[in-house]
Amino acid sequence: MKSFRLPADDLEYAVLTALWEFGTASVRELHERLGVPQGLVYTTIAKVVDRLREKGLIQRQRKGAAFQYRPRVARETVERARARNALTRLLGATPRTAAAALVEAVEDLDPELLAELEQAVAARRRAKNGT
Amino acid sequence: MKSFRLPADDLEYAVLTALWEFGTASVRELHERLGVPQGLVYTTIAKVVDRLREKGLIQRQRKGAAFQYRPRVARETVERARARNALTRLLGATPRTAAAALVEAVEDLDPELLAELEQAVAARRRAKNGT
DNA sequence: GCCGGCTTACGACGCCAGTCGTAGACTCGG
DNA sequence: CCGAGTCTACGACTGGCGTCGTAAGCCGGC
Repeated sequence: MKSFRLPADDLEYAVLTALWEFGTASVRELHERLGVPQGLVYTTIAKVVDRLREKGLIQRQRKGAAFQYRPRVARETVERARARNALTRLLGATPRTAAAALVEAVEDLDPELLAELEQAVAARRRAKNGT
Repeated sequence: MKSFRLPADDLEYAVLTALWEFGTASVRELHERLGVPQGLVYTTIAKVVDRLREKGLIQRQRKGAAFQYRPRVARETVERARARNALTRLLGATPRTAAAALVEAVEDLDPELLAELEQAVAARRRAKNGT
């Protein structure tokens, strides 16, 4: 698996996410979707898209006047890396303590997620103990 | 609760963590603990300590030739904020999908943590369902 | 009281992401 | 084929953090 710089921050990641959803999109479309609502100028999005491309996270292809962009990496791959990364930083110093903070945060942000988390954990444990 | 800039990155956070452990420490001690092992110069740590102080995360008091630093915020407070922050970014775009990635990452990084996570989740749910 | 040495203060640089502005490149319609 | 308009390329600035180096400050010992 080729390594890739993982998207460090929000806007970049948002753009990438939008691309995963669109499958394929032009800067214009991405701007409509993300820039406009946030009051960001067209070129701002263009720049981000550009950097994303520099990082090899997306590719493009000319389509008439503009380019059509599409992801080069699977969403799962990046998400996994992001989760791992975030977690590493979180747990780095205080594994135990952090677990509590984590769960607390989960509940706080999205109570429903707690159930899913529980299920995911259970499933994982089952698979592990399994056969 | 007073708001405070939360420590964005690793070194700063490491220093803060060390302070939580030491309770009180001089730049020298922090450097011995964190700088030396990582090959960081004394002033690097000093600078970080300084910025931490600018942010109001730690306070100091003269003690002989040097200053003695100590945290101004509870570890739990900061950890909670960090977890929340990390989680927000993670979940922002893809709540569901991210949960899976999260659990996966947990298991991957520290299998034992999975059990704790499960317990924490269970405890949380119990508390919620009440009595 | 004075000096040496340890501390701190602070400025500087690299790097990355966010955010724009501008100028040059290219496409498409007439 | 040419002009208008869109798109991209790129440079610039800001702010935060990591990382040093240097200069200035202060304390304690002699």
